[in-house]
Amino acid sequence: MGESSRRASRSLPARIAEEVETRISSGQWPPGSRLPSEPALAEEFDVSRATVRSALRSLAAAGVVRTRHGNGTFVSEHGGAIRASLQSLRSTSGLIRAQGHEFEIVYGTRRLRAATEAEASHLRRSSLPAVLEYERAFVGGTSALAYESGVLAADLLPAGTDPGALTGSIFEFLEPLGALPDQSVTHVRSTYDPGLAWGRGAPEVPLYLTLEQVQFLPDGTAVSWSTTHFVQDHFDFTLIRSA
Amino acid sequence: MGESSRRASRSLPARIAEEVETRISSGQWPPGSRLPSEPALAEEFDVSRATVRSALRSLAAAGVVRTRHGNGTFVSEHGGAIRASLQSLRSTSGLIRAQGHEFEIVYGTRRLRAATEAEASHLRRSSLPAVLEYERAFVGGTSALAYESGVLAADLLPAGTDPGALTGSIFEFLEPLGALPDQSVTHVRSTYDPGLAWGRGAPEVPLYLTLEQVQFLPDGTAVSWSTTHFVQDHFDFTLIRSA
DNA sequence: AAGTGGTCTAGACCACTGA
DNA sequence: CAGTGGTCTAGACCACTTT
Repeated sequence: MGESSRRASRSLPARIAEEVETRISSGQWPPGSRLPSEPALAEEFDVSRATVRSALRSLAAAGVVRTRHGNGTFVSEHGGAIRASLQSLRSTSGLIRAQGHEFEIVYGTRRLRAATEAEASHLRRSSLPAVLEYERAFVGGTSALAYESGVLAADLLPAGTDPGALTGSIFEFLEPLGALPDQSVTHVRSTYDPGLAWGRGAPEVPLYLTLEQVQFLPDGTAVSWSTTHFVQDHFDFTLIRSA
Repeated sequence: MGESSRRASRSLPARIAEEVETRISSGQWPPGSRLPSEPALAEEFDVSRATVRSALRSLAAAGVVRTRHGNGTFVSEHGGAIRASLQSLRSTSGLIRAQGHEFEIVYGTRRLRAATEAEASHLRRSSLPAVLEYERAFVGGTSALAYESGVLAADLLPAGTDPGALTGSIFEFLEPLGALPDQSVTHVRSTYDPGLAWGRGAPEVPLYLTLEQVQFLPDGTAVSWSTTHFVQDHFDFTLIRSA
């Protein structure tokens, strides 16, 4: 039961999923083992079975557990490589960090300029006066990890924004503006281009996994259009599919 | 088994999602428009609101619709490119067909042989006597679309299976054996290899998007380990992310 | 204030698995 | 057979957006 009003910023299923995941990664519930039944979990966490099922559903979609009808819910044998799943793609910085890389962001171009028609179209604007164009490299140690170029819709930025204020992650740049994307559409392809690298640490083989991404605000406005080239062999991107 | 109605095998939410999608693609509910409210849909389809929400949740995950708290549910502006989403990845044949290609499957190698240690490991077997190894190309018109090589765990095949019986899609090969996978783990990378193509229609530029995939049965058994190289520029793979 | 989607509950019944 | 997950309902209340 709800008891009194406890401020719960995150949802009940999310918190239960986290607790289950903690027990799994702590080794309390090792890979291959069977979880307590749904009614048992519901009783332990003092929630309804529907809430437990919602938590387990998200864990199954993430590949952490596996349910078998009439049999039980089991910890996946391959929970390790799941962290950097493409499905959980948010920011480029987050994606690279999830792969276990230490890195530094080096910016090239940063400037406000008029938008092209292609940019207005990708950003779903009938008319768009300006964009903030940027170019940056993610460098880990002495070798480049990824190159990214993109544009931010300038109509979402306060008038007189200094492009030079874009120094770290774009996430951190947008957050104080209340312009955090919550949805994205990504196209995946491969790229082989010796002319793409710049700055220090260019890869020996110019082979990349390329993600082209448009990000959207909760109200459906497009925020950014970016293309990120991930240097091959530095990343292992995973996709999980459950029927 | 066989009772009165074995017909309604698909779930209520799945059928409602399909009906909603039909109305969207028919133009009855055009991109950007607002759907009827959840209570209204629940009444029309004569189901509970929870069932409607389940249907809308799957459509939102697929990028077909977009929900806005306190405002409504809207048809996405980018519903077109969603069909061949990587999230709905099932069979290679299905994935290529979803991209709108006509193709023919040309088999190279097909044989039963002892499994290597790496294969047993990828197929999660402590011991595995044999695998069915295959190699095939997907050819559309005069140009190759994709190359795939892989192994099927032979312990799932009837004794004395003829490897030559593998002619079309692997899906169709496995289905009568009751060995249809319902989960997969996929690794995504890019490949540049002039020596990879074979047969007719080899691409001019040997650049591929590569999906390495392990597929699992509902009971958790691994069925196959395969690597598919999709010729760049013939495919547009999409990923949708919703917070 | 009214209407929307978001969350959660309690319970019913079905379908499958394994002993 | 008992126990498991799978499906669905009816309803309550919350949080958000628009009028």
